[in-house]
Amino acid sequence: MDIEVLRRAPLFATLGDDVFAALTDELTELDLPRGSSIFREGDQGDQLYFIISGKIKLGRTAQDGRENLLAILGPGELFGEMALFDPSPRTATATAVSETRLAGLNNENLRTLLETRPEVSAQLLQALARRLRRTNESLADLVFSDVPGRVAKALLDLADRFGRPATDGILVAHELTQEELAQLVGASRETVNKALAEFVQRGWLRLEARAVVILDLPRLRQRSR
Amino acid sequence: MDIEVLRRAPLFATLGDDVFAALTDELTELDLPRGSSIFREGDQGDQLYFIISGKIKLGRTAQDGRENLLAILGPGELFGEMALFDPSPRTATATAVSETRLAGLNNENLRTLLETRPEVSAQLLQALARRLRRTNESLADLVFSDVPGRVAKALLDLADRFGRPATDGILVAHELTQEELAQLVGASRETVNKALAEFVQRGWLRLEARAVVILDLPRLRQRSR
DNA sequence: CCTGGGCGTGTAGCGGTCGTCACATTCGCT
DNA sequence: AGCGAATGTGACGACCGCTACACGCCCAGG
Repeated sequence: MDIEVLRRAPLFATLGDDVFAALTDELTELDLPRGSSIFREGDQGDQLYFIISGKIKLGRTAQDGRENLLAILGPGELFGEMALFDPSPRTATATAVSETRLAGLNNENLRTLLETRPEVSAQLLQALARRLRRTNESLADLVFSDVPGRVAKALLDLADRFGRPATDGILVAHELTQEELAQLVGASRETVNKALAEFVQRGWLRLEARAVVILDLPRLRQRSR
Repeated sequence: MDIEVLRRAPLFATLGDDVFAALTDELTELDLPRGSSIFREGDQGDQLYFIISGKIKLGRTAQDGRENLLAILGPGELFGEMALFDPSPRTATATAVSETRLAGLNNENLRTLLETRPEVSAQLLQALARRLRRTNESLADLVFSDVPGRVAKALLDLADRFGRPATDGILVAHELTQEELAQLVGASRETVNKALAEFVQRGWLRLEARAVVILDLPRLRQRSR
């Protein structure tokens, strides 16, 4: 298992090498192809997951079948923790957006870690607080911004987390279909497509297969406010 | 200070009487009239607050001055904790919706409590997880429900938490103006007013000053789905 | 006491944004 | 080469924000 990513994850960074080594023995490795899901809404869950490589999406399904995405998570991030602290069924479905490698930690092992290592709870509290902040941010965006604004914001966020410099801009290999991007910003696929087309037409973006290249970062930032 | 509410709060329920007594010495009491704010967006904060009595609203202001509310919190609930775990300025403004009594706990005292009492971190993690769940729920509502649906949901939620049985229904003394209710559901005051008027006209509600009486709970539930 | 002004509430019309439907086109994989 | 999925684009209509205004209530101050 490639433990480098985990070693650097904030949750474990403070642990001594011995404790960390013991912990990695408790982790379950998991490999997933694109599209397969780790857990679904309503499942009983007792595992928390770390992303070693790849990306996963957390989504919810309304009773009429429409979906919306809560977050896209990448390497070093964790998910599935809520079912542990607040025992009730999972409220979201986790699905691999690309080929993904995960490490799972079960409730029991986490509890003993938390009891012996107060700094780990502090890190978990911080991780949850950060997620709550992000979610509150999305909430405000839904109320205040129009669809193009939210698309711009989403692209900038994805660029921050997954972007790599390219010859003529920032390559954001988000690996999402426009349908998924639409679910992420809470809009229809068609409206998102039109927003993207407008950005391209203005020379702010170039579209590639499941990726975009940001050509004019400042203008895109401007549009996202 | 009326410590009964605090004693029963999940965060402290597991503590021994001696530890709890020592803790209450560290708490700062705070009384606020309607409309005054405890902290504002951008402030540096190192306090966490418990509501002893009254209600507070957590809100954000967009750069153009428009506001939206993240939550209405009542007795026994806590807020302001995010700035402690994830050190950065406050991202919301906390304002008293009615006359309110608070107990404040500062960062330092909380840290020592967390280190000596692992079960307190567990409770805090649970509280945060619950809040995150609620926020995710609101996010989905914004995407999937129309304004009347969100108003119905908000009223039902307020009824759950603050409702008291009355002769002809459930009295929900939410103490919010329609403007505040609108900010809570992410809509304009006018649209919320029309939604309320429609509910009244159908015989599901009766309006009172800063309160509603729910007359037909099942129908309102139906409308909120 | 009664009067004016501010605040909260009720309601209507206008226009813009965006969801839905419908269809063409292109991409990517077998 | 061919088929399904993903993307591009237009038309239409609904929802809802915005503007505008009227009304009732409470309280301060003449």
